[in-house]
Amino acid sequence: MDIAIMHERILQHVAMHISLTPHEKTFFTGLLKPRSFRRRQFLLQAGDVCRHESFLVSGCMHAYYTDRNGDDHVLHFAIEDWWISDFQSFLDGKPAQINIEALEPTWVLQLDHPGLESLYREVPAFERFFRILHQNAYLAQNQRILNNISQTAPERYEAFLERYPQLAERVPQKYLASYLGMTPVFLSQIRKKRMGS
Amino acid sequence: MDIAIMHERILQHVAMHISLTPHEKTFFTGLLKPRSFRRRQFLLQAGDVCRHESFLVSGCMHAYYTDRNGDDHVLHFAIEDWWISDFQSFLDGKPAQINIEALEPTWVLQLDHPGLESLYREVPAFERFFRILHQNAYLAQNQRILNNISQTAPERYEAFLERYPQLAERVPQKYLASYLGMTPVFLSQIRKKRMGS
DNA sequence: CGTCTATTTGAATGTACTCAAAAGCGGTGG
DNA sequence: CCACCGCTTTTGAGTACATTCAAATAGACG
Repeated sequence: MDIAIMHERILQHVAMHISLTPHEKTFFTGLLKPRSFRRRQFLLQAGDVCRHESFLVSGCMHAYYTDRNGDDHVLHFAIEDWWISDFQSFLDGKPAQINIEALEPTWVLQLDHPGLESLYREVPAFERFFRILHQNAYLAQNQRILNNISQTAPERYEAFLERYPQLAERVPQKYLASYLGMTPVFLSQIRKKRMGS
Repeated sequence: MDIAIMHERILQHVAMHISLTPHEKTFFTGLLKPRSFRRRQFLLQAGDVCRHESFLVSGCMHAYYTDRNGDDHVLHFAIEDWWISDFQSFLDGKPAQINIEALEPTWVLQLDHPGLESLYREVPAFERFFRILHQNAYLAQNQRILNNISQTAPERYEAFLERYPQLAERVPQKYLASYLGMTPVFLSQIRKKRMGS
């Protein structure tokens, strides 16, 4: 994939929140490393340290936790123009608790911790940029928690369809079920009934 | 309550993350307004705009959402040294969706939006301070979502006891049940069985 | 095309909720 | 300080929601 196109894409994304001079743009993109993943390839495995914040230029990934019983639980999805990482691990350098795995062939641009710090130093506007990103993530989390504690499984599915219609068509159903906190079997039944009405 | 003691308390809290000069401390505390709440008094009601970030010096509050059926769902608790607000409403000035209500007689220090902005201008270290606060909130949310989708009701209760032992003894059980996404009746049954083992 | 994985279907089970009523606890006023 | 009132917690029974297990069908990738 053309690196210039990838840079163009992330710059458009950044421009939604802050304005940059040409020199700042060059400095920023200079810190990014492109990387591609095959389907099923891990961007991060539990136990390793998460060294990057990764911006998806194309493709789709999911982050999930494997519990002591060996059951997986999907915490997040990411598609084009989303960032993904184990934020905890990235911040404190401790081993990651989650896995991040490609669901499709995926291209990302990666920013490591030293890169992020020099970015804050050289282009302080990025402090604002990432604060906004984290704020939005926090607000979305709040909504998701509210849905989890106040809605039934069919309601959670409807809410997801409404909020992320693209994703619902794109990710395998069993991962979506896991994200919504129900079994794939039950999600299948919900969808069946939904058609009937 | 003595205002000097309240200021002392919040300064200790701030000092856990950033260092301030005496002048910066004075500037900061000058922006804060003390306020007290009786049991059951609202700090914020759904429909009003949330004008403050509120730091609890003493007491206990909870934030909850009332759905179309009239059922309440507890999103957060706050005790001494915690902040509480409807962050969404505070940021964009839109009507709050949640209520915040005192569970005990409570003293808070309040920082409004203009105050926060002048604080960022005069004492940039507070950008770092609030970013850390929001990061921690985000990470805690992640953990809570994981618990919600991967654990049974008894497991969620155990996890809460482990993480917030003080809170479990302090807040009425029905609010705790709501926070954990279960009915008060069922939480009562869980506690009964727990004693048996 | 063949293999592997995901989805659907059905039946039995278990988890958590609703409804109703009694017991317990705390705050308030006499 | 005690008694009452209102709200919270407990208890029990019946019901609904969601899961597990097993097997058949459908889809996707190499």
